[in-house]
Amino acid sequence: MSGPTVRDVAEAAQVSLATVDRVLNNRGGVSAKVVDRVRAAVARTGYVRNLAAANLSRRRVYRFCFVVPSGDTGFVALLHEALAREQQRLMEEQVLVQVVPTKAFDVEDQVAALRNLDCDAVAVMASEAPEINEEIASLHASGVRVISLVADLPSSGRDAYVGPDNVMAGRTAGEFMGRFIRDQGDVLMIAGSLAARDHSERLLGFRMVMQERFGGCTLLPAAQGGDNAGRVEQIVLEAARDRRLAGIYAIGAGNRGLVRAVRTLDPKPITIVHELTPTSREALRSGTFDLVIDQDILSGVIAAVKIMRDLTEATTPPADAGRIKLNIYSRENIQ
Amino acid sequence: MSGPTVRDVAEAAQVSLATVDRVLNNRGGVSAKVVDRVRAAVARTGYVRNLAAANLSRRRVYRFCFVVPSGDTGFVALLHEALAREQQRLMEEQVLVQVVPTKAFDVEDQVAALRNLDCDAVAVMASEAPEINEEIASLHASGVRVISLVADLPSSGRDAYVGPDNVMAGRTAGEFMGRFIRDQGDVLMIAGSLAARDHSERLLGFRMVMQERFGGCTLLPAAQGGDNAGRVEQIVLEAARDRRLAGIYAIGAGNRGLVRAVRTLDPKPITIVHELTPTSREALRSGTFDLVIDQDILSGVIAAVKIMRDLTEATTPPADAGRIKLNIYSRENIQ
DNA sequence: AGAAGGTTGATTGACGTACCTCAGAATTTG
DNA sequence: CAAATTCTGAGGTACGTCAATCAACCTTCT
Repeated sequence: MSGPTVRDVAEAAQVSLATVDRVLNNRGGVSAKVVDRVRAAVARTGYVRNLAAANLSRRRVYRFCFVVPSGDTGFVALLHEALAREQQRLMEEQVLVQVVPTKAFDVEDQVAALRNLDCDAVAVMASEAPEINEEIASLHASGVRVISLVADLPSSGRDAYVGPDNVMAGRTAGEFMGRFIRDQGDVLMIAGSLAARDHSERLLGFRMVMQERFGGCTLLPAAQGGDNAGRVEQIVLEAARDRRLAGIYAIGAGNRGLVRAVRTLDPKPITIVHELTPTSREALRSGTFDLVIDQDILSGVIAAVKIMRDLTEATTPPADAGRIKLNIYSRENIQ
Repeated sequence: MSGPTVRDVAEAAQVSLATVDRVLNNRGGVSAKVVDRVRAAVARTGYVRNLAAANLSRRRVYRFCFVVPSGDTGFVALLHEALAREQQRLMEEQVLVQVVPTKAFDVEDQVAALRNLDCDAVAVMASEAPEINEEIASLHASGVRVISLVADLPSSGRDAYVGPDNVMAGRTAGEFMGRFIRDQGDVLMIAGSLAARDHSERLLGFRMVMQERFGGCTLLPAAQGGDNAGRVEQIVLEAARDRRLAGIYAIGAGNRGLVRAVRTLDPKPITIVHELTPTSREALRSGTFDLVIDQDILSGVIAAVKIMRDLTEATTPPADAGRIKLNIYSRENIQ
């Protein structure tokens, strides 16, 4: 009841199983004429190799690494949690996932982590730095497939990017910010680091929409909070000292500091942040945050593994496979 | 190189392969003591089932039916498309999916469709009617597992519900409606049919939020458009004749009529609808609609199949397996 | 003691592919 | 035309699991 097998192809091509096998796995020793006949039969019957059976037979085990910042709070914690959950499920499919934690914003540490990896493919979440790009390039040159996760590294020569469209994420934030702010006012934007591609792209998108469609708002210069709660809190309190903030767009992490700061402000600015974490969920519920734009990192991890498998099999993954969806949460639709 | 197999477990537990198999696939007929010993051996050896081998060997074929309204536009069209796409993928997992189209809102036709189904489990999308509930109960009595899809049928005795939390969907619509409407005004709500559980629940949630938090808005009596574009258009034009509409919440289908009507209104009311279809997508992009609340029906279909498989295997599916997420789309985050 | 029922072991044949060997056929080469 | 070479067929084993059968054992109860 499930598709045609090598047997059907052999029959259709009027050759033996051995010959079909030789053609399919290009073992050579088959005349050009017969190769064509087999290829035609494959096309005609619609045969597709049963990867599961193939891997079973050859005892292939995929070995993938995730090189991601460590951290026990916020988004990275969710990422590690998602990885841990998937790890179990993936073992059933003969996929071994190794997680290599790095220090966030520490280029040297991240480069070191990328060295001496022993696996078929790597997923990297890192900021943009020439050293990292170089290391990825050399990994790639040595036959390891590399994908960038969450934040893209386009000039590294990575094979694929798995993550959201961050410009779109910023534009979306901008749209809701503009609509939620009833009158005009000052809007504060806080990124973690502008060297992180995801942050700078979000900022770009946010700025575009605010300028195009909500000209009444004034954008303050973008601040960098280093994904650090204390710094973020300080930035907000400082900005609010001599002006009324109508809105705050927090692009990176450090939301616990943001919550503390916003709770001291009256009137409360419209506050839009990224990533649905326990902190942001609670802040949404209590009305401190107005909107959370989330990337479903579990689906990101799943997509990453799928793409890494495709890449190591040398089959081109579908074009939109790496694009993960943006989820928008307000206080009414968090579960 | 790949992990331990059943053989290793058998050896570790000092039992035969047959017994390990009996425990792993809970076939019964094993004493509690031995079950424990095998379980311990599984934990000790770190055995994980090889899914590829399992699927390869399994010859059980699951036969599932989807009894859903026919239609070549709007949400139901997306549903059929999702079913068609999944059907292909599922064949590889020995799942046969049969789609039985019914006439929307035609109780007699739907009851007839439910009769004489020959399968292991059924997913039903239908309005609430005593006849349908009865038919489902009798199906259930004859050993067929039944789940309700998109719209719940709680009093039918169905085994599970797969769909969004529609009260939450309505509350979410209410929240954004309240925030988007800058001044006070009249809000029109158009359902398809209040007999459809999803519609009445959305209405309930919307009303609750508007009354609780946005008292400035006046809710007009809920209209029923029968999921029909012409009727919906007529309802809007009529309501807008002698008053200014500040907002429209369209709960069901018929969005093409809504687009036509809203384009004639000035000032344009804030318009929030359900389901991301080609029509609503285009209306979002052009600014006719302000927000679309979408249930990702493909993930719904996937969840439905998974639950049906669990049910026919007599393993209880996880509690939240049937809950499908609500996606919120504005003009900036449609791809 | 004998029957009945519950438990366990031993064994077998799929599933679809990979990979190997050996023999025989077809073709080319000297 | 015989020898060397290339091509093709037939058949086997293995991968890890599922699913089934049959035989043997152990209790327990009458």
